[in-house]
Amino acid sequence: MSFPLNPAQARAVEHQNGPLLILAGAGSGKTRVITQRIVRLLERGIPASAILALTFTNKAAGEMNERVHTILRKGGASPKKPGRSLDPRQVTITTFHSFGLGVLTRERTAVGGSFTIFDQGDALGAVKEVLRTVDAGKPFDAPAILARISNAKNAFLSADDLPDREGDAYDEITRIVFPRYEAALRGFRAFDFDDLVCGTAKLWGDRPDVLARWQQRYHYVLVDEYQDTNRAQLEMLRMLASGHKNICVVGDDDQSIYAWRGADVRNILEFEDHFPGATVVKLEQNYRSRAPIIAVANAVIPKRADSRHQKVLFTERGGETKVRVGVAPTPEIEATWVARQVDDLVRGDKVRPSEVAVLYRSNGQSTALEEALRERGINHRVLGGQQFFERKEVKDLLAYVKVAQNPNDEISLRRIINYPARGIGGTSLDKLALHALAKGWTLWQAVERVDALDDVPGGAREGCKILEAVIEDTRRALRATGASPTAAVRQLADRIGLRSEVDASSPSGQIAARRWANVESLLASFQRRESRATEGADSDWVSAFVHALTLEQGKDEEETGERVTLCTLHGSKGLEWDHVLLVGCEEGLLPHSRTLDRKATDAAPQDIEEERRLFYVGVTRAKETLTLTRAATRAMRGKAVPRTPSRFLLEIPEELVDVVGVRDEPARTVASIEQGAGGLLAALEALR
DNA sequence: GGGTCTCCAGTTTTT
DNA sequence: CTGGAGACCC
Repeated sequence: MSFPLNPAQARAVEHQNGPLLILAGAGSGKTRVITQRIVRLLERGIPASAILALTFTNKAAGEMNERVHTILRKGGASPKKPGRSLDPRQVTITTFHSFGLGVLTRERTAVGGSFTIFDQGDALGAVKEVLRTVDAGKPFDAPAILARISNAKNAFLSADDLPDREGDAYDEITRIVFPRYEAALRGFRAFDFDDLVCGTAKLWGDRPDVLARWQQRYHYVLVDEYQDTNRAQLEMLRMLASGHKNICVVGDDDQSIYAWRGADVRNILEFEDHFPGATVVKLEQNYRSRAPIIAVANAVIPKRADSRHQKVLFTERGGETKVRVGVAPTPEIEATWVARQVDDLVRGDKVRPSEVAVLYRSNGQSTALEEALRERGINHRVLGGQQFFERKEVKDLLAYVKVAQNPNDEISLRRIINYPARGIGGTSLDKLALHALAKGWTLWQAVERVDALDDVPGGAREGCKILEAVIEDTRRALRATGASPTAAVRQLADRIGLRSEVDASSPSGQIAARRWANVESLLASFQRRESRATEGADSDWVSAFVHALTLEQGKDEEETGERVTLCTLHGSKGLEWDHVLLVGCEEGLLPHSRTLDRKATDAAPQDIEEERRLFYVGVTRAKETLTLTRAATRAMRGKAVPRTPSRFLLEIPEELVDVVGVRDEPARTVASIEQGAGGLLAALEALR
């Protein structure tokens, strides 16, 4: 990647002051431009501490950090006198949420003191808690309500601004639950993930003096994946940049695939209205993909400019290998065929497995693929998925720490109040909660004062005493000067018998061992953090550390060894591979039926366009070859149902693709299956 | 308080 | 066909 910057890239890098919108097509060197821009600012003498770069994921932030430091290490760019302010480590490159957390932590006196962070599970617990106090009339799906609450917060709306569609039961219940949920979180002294962003925006909006501090700190703001920002993030950025106006955003509206979780593509479409006088740079040269892949990508994205920034990707990377399209009788055969294709690529070290990916729309599709790859003995890893359960033991232990630090955190308290079982069952818990409500106590106060509650049974009473002692001792041990917090947490784990709890809850010793290893690795990271802590200076690193752990859900996925990647289309954004196979190109899957079903009611055309962009994202992940497959039938609720090809597949001009035959390819048969035999028939089948 | 049974739904997900 | 949630029973 030591090519010189192309003219557009150079313009983006050299632009110094005023708003800048970089429209970065897929594979156009976006990350390179953003990192070079940071380096260029440093070269010009901008203090590192005045630069803020915001991303969405920890991974993206980590990579950007890495790349900035690599460039600076290689010299050339490094300033002559690396004074403190020019030390590149002073550049803030972080996620929106982690930045918001930093602001709220530093300004905690303005937001009512220290607090706990609720992850999605905690937030869901809070919604369920609120639902219990509401006479809903019928059972409601708590995650659906939480999703609406989250969307409202992301859109920077209050309860009064919520949609109130006639006859929509969820609109109605959300209007009731939302304010109560907010009140509950305030009572728990907790912020959910959304609060980290919109709470920061609200704080800045309410307190010009606080905002001024942050405006003075950061003079240059950069934002990655701008098409994924939501309204609350826009408000935050607007306020931060309202003085110096040095805001540079990078994104691609054609890759906007997160509207369903609050991203507002209007942010990137209307950037020039939000930040008047903006300079716009388009990066349209693709350095990633061969020409036939770019041709397909351009065929998939409509040329209309009315609802998007007009961009047309081009490449100088030629290539003859057309994009392949295939149809299999069933998803299982599709999977075995895909496994065979992957095998052909990686066998004999022609292609490294890490340069191959199989992409799909929904997680459920991974099972057939995993099985087929396993049968062929192909090393693979599944990105994303649900590693939720494996971390339960970690969350349980952390919940104790959280309660020790913030006894108001009722959701964590409920999580551990009877874990391990100590005689405080549902009935007793209800009694405690009821007393708390009647007397205006917190649930924790009810536990502490259980002696004053005569209708709580003796067993539960004992349990409360035990829990109180554990929490009190932990709190004391964590706060003791000179003592080791890590030792305190380890002692806590011993005392509650977490090891035997983990052993008992796992059917196999192997699983138990892995779960315990999770606990050990938590303790190990505590230890690492502790040895970094300097005397006195940051004696309260524990709560900051627990916050950080909450924001790093499932970070522990190791990138060990050479493996083929399986992941969803959403999960593939920002990644690239030499060889990409995209399976399940069917109506109902891509676009997804849940999107199609909404046609009658909501804003359906936009939803389908988002599915189109999802397809586009998948296509543009490929560098060398791309294969698109679908199944002709699929088992739905046990029955085989005929499937029609994805509309996006049908929109690709026939001359841009090679139709290939897809056959059942059992791994055991060392088959000499002639490719393309019967190709004519398959050709007709595949496109129609 | 914990285990079993039945019924219903079945996208995408980071923080 | 599966898995999760809630009801129900011991």
